[in-house]
Amino acid sequence: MGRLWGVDRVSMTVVVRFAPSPTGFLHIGGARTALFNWLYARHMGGKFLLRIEDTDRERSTQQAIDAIFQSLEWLGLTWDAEPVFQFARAPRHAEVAHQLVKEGKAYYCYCSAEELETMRQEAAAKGLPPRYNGFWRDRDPSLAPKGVKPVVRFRAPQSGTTVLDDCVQGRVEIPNEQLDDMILLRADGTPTYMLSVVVDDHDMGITHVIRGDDHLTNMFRQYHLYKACGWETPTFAHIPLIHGPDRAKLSKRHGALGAEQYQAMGFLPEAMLNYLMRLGWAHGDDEVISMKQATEWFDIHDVGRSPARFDMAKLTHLNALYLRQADPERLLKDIEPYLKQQATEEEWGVGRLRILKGMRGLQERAKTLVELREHALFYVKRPEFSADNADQAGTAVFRSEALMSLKELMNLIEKTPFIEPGSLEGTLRDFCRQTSKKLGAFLAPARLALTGATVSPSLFEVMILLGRTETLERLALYQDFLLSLTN
RNA sequence: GUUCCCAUCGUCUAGCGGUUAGGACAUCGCCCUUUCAAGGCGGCAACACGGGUUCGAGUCCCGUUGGGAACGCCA
Repeated sequence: MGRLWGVDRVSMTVVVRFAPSPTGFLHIGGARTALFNWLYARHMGGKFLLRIEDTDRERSTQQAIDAIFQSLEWLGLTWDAEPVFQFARAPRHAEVAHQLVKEGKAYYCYCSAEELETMRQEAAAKGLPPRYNGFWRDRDPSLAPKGVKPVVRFRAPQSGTTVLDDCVQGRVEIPNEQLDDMILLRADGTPTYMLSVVVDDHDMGITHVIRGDDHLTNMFRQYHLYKACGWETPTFAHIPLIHGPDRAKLSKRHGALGAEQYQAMGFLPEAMLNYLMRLGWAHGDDEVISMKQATEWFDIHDVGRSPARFDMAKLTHLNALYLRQADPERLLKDIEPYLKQQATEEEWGVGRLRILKGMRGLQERAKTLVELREHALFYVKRPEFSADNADQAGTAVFRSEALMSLKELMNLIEKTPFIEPGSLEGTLRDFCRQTSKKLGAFLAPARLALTGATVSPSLFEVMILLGRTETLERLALYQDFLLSLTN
């Protein structure tokens, strides 16, 4: 009785896993695979497990393991049991392989790397898929060359077809000639991926294998391995890969960055998750979807089969949206380390409070946390002026007008109490009306003076938060700067 | 080369035999506005091609083209 067509799915508790190999950071495709697994587990009230596939001792690093944990935690993709480290289970894998040999379902193969290479070339020359030709499959082991350590190969079916149902791909059929006798145990006795996955998925009680569709053909190999072991096959779901701008599988070449790098670029985890879940999956016209909502809606069967391309612009848009809605205190915490580092303790003392109060004005102008913290900097420390900065220095005409504006503005401020925001704004508007000046033009130099930039939150708000004294000081400072340029 | 998968605006997608082919991002206008954003309104923009099936096809079938993936003592 195969679970694939099982009778008992309703009462079955779903157990899924995310199984990255720690040979690098958690890249964006991996993050989405983890997300889909997580969502499906939560949706079904099942378990989401984590397995580190560290059997490649050469390439696995502790650093990568840490990065994967860190990224999953950042995204909030929490797992439900202690992670399984695959390498630690190698003895168990070997045990299974030897059992298969004993049962005649696997055999020793003594071919050298050169011989295999020749086989592949011969096969290719005949228009066949390059693979092992089963040289030792039925050969008498007594003919084995002396001193050669054999590998253990799986005795795969050589004819007929294998038909499997996949939650995403549907019914897929493959001729068994495509399946060669894969290696289960290397010459040094260590298990290969193909064996380890099957044994671990079985031992961990995995019910649904959700992974990238680059594993689709592995499903067929693994299926026969399950059968040979006499184990129930899990349900498979092969989700399409994320592609780069050139339509090829996303890789480092495309600047496929690790989740941690997106974090460093100032993306919010909720934006990342929202973006990722919409790659290959949709719920009608909904675009902004919370994890709570997604958990309710998500079904692995609704995932599409065509690959998606990664689009930074849309991610950025989503990020800006979540940034605008975020709680100011939380955002402050996010940007605090950077700001603190930029300022003295005193500056930070006053700046912190200004930013907290002015966060609303700040956050609706920033697309990322990096932008946010840069835009917030002027609340902490005075802008520095430089003659090289064309924006700040302006043309001669701008400078003479700016000096007049600054002077008038300082006069007005001296006369205006800063008690309530409206009073200052009212005074300035009245003044502009009476002198038929345009408020925007009138305020432009002040924006430079107070923030050092041509873009900032509402100047009325900025002035209130900076306070009368600081405002006047900054205006005077900029005035001096302009005068120094004029002379 | 062999096998498998895919194909709706530039991008992500909705569509599950009858739609003016919808939404979102991007882009371009206009409005709002102290700047910039945000927001509002609008524009541009897609069913790869060819055959069938059907009264009727983006939707079903076949083929073509194009793209992708897999073919390791990597995972």
